[in-house]
Amino acid sequence: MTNETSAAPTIPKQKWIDHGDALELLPPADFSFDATLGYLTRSANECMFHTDAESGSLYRLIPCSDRPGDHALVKISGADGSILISPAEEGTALPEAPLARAAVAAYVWDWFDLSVDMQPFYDLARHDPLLSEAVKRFYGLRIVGITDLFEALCWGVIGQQINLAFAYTLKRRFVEAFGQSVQWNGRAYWTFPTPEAVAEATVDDLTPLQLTGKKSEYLIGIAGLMAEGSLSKSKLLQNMDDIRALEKELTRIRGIGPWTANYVIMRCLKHPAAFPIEDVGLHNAIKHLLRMERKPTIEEIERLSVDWGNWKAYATFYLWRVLY
DNA sequence: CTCCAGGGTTGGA
DNA sequence: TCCAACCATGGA
Repeated sequence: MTNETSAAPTIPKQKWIDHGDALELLPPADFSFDATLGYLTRSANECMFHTDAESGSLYRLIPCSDRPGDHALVKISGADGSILISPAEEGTALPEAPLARAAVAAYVWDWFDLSVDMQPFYDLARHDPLLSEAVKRFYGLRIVGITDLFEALCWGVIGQQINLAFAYTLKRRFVEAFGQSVQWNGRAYWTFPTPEAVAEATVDDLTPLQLTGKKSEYLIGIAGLMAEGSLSKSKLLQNMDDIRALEKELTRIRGIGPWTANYVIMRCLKHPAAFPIEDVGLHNAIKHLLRMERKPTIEEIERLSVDWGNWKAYATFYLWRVLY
């Protein structure tokens, strides 16, 4: 049985095969599972999934529907040009409901951004002084998404103005305080906290995690907006034709500035023109690649990126990968 | 001890 | 619109 679904007319179809005991995704030929796994393995303190370099596979809880607690613990591995999704525990079964299986397949498809035709990006990057080395090194890597909007927003806020190592520590404490977990094989697998759970918290609940008072307020405020329904991924996705409008809508929210807005538009909404131009990591990558004595100015980055067009998000992601 | 970190808000020119 | 001051805390 071959399943083909499409979320929007402009988005190429998802291609996957249901083998019963496993789902097999058929990504574009230039997709590299190893490059993706390499990216996902970069932080040892990541709490939302587990990578196993030895077996070349990846384990995480994946939602099967919108209902909290409805999820499957799966193993994801690369297999000769395709991606295999199977139960984490051998001998057990994937969810039976066709909708649940489709949801799992769609989640991974979106997570790895498999609908994008990368050829135009590679064509332009090959001759770009900043990008040529990065696309050679990480060929086949796509923007690894943060599918859940609340998770993307929280991760953006948490990561503001602190180093990445500490940011991962804070995220772990936040998830362990407000998320749900499943134990398997001596390890906990977590779902990201729901907006409802965080909206009920107070600043005094968050500051013991070493989140600052401001960040605690931001996280609770964002959780409230999402819990009441005034902020949702489906609503934002209706504005995909106007990235400026998206940016404006997000930056109206307390705690979300231009950097966080573009970060979320890039990692969650997957708009290809998202560009967190103020990002320190981007600055450091450019400084490194051009062997500069100082970090580039915004104006210099604007000049360097004039030809990136609708590929600014991909350019940023590949440049980050050079240093992180 | 100093400097920096995948920024944001606030208040003033 | 643009800038400085302030926020606050771990890592190197």
